[in-house]
Amino acid sequence: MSESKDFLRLKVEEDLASGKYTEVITRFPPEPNGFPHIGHAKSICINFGIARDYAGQCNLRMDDTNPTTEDTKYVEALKDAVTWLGFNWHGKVRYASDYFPKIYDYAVQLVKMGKAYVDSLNEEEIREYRGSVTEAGRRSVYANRSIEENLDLLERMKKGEFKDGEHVLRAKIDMSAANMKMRDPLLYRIRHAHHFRTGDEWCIYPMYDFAHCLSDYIEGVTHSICTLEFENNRDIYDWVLDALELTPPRPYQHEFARLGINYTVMSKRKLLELVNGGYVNGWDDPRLPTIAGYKRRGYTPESIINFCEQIGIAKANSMVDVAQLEFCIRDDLNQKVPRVMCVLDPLKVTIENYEGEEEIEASYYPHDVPKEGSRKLPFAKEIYIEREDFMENAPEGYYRLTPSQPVRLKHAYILTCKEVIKDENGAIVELKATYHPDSKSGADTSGIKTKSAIHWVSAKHAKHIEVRLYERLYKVDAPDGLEDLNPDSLHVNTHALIEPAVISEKIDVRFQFERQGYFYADPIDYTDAKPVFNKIVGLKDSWAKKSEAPKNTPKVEAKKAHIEGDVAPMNDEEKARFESYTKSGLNAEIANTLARDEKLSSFYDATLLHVNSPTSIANIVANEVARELKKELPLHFTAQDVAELVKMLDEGVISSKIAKEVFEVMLQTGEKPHAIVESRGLKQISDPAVIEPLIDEIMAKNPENVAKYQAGNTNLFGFFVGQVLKLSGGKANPNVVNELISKKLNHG
RNA sequence: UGGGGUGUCGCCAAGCGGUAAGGCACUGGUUUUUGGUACCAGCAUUCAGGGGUUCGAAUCCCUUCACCCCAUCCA
Repeated sequence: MSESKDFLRLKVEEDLASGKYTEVITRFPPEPNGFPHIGHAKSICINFGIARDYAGQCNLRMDDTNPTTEDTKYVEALKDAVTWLGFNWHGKVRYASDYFPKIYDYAVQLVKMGKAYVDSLNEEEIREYRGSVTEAGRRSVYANRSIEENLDLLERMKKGEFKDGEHVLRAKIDMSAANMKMRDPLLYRIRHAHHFRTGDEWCIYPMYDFAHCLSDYIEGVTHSICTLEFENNRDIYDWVLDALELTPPRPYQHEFARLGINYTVMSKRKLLELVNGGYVNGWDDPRLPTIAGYKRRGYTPESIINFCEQIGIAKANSMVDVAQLEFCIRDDLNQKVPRVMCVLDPLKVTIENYEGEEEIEASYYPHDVPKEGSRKLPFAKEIYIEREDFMENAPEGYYRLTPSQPVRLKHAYILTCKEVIKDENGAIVELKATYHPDSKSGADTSGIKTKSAIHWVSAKHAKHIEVRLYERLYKVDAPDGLEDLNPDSLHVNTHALIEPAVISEKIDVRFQFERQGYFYADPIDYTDAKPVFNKIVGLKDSWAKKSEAPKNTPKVEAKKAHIEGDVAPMNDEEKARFESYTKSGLNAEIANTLARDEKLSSFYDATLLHVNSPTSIANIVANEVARELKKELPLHFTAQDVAELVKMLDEGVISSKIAKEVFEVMLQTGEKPHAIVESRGLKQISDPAVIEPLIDEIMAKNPENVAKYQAGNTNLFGFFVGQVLKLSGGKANPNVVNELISKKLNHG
């Protein structure tokens, strides 16, 4: 199966192919009022990705229409994010505020056209007048102001003659619109506030719904891609551009589902709360799903982009498993990063039969990573191993060091435990061990088989580092508020010991600490005196899974019982129709469908006048015609046309498959059924002598499917029927085809 | 309750009347001086439920249910 395209790309291709646009222009339009998170990364990948794929351009535009929440520091963060991800915006960074003069002119024009008015209701009244989802709103008395008065007021609003909230400019649309957004939406509000770019030049600011579509238009954007919650706003988007009667081409809005990831939050409000409340250490806290956070943690842009590609683009609200993101960063780093040894929880081991010290040449990369490079690993009498790599009473399946089980020291020798030393509390404080001189890595003649190799560092040569270990920020998969925060999301380990080359050679900033995970030299806090590493992500650990998970709570959620709701009762008229339909032999379902729909039933009645074939007509009307009627577009066919089609169907001139094809053509061209059948030679073929060779041909072409079918895969039956039908140009009588195929497949 | 959307494996997601793609997760096995990686195998007789149309339905029709968005002078 080839790669499938998402619905946005499909739409772009369609628009390019139809000539609607000659080039594609997209834009990434964030509001600079917070740090971008991985949801923005998804949007960035979509907008810049589409522009790249279709040789178009993508603009970076700050949607800075609300001076009270926006700031230039967020602009920088946004630019950083796009750049870090590896995208280049077209030309300069754009700002909606650049277009304020033009947008104001458009507002004046709308007023002149009588399509916008200055309202002087207060905020509370406006809310009240808007009505509710079930009740229509009422229009303000101020909507009757003359164009001259509106023009005057708007100009004085702009000049700053009024206080905040005294007036607003509204579109004159429909206060009883079912879409609440269309109830005379606000276009401009007065805000005597300092804007981070335009300063005090303006005291009225356009609302999102007015500024956004116009900004898109001004930039020549073709596809204005946003998230699902703006679906209702699309009507305003279209209204504004239509009302202004702008010269084409104009942009169209398309919506996709925003990204959700479990165990974290993505809303700006909640992120801001975490940062401002000190629950995390700034916007770039590695536990945050912000781009800055991932960057600080050590994620690569490649891994984030790959993640965005993997999760796809669709319209279903979804919550992606963090495991998918973790897979992406592991997958990326596995091929790139040097392996080194670091002991996080040291247990001292004294090798009693080793004296002096030596340096072991050790490759930075495992055999399956095609990269070159090695470092010198000091080895001596005293080493540290990971505390959890030794067990005095090990369970079945434990591969590491025990009093009776030797283990290989990675890159070095095999070690056998001789004595366990404990403190007064019984805690293990040290191991006495011996090494096998003839077991050196690469030159092992000892013949000893070990079950695993563990990491270690030389006590004398190891360096102290700080390691910051991160757990998920929230303890529940769908966190709501601060109460869901994981209190143990950050562990600072200051007693970790690392092999010296990492500090002295610094061949990279990201490493795999063998058997533990991927780590990143913190770009801010790392100093030579005090090296600091962030844990990016752990390695997969199938041993931990096996040993620690003693049957996770099965939590087999019983499937919720499906409750069948009541069907709306029929009124008397519908009941009468239903009765008469069932009496004439229609099945209850079809009779029900027709009876409940005035338009359908009258179409059915009209068709019946031309040909007396109730069942066939009813089926085609209740199914095919119903679909067309739903579209609320003018019909290109009449009851008589349908009657003609039914007659051919009843007489066996055409099969039901052909009937659908003919109906399709009727829809498109308005041709008469007979003419369609004649001109395309669609008469059904029922002669076995004609059909049989077709079947033979298909069977000969697909021997493995024949074998599979005969081995029991009866699903394949449909495949053969489909192929034969296709080969016959859709004309073979399906009943005959079925019969013949069945005979050949089962007895041939 | 009006309007707008969405329901395909544990999580994403293709599919557009003719063999239910793919990724993550999971489960076995092989390789391995990382319990990593890589490789092999397994993992939806069924597409939210119920009907209908059709030789054939995840796809078309009817209907029910569930979830999300909309009543900021936010975006």
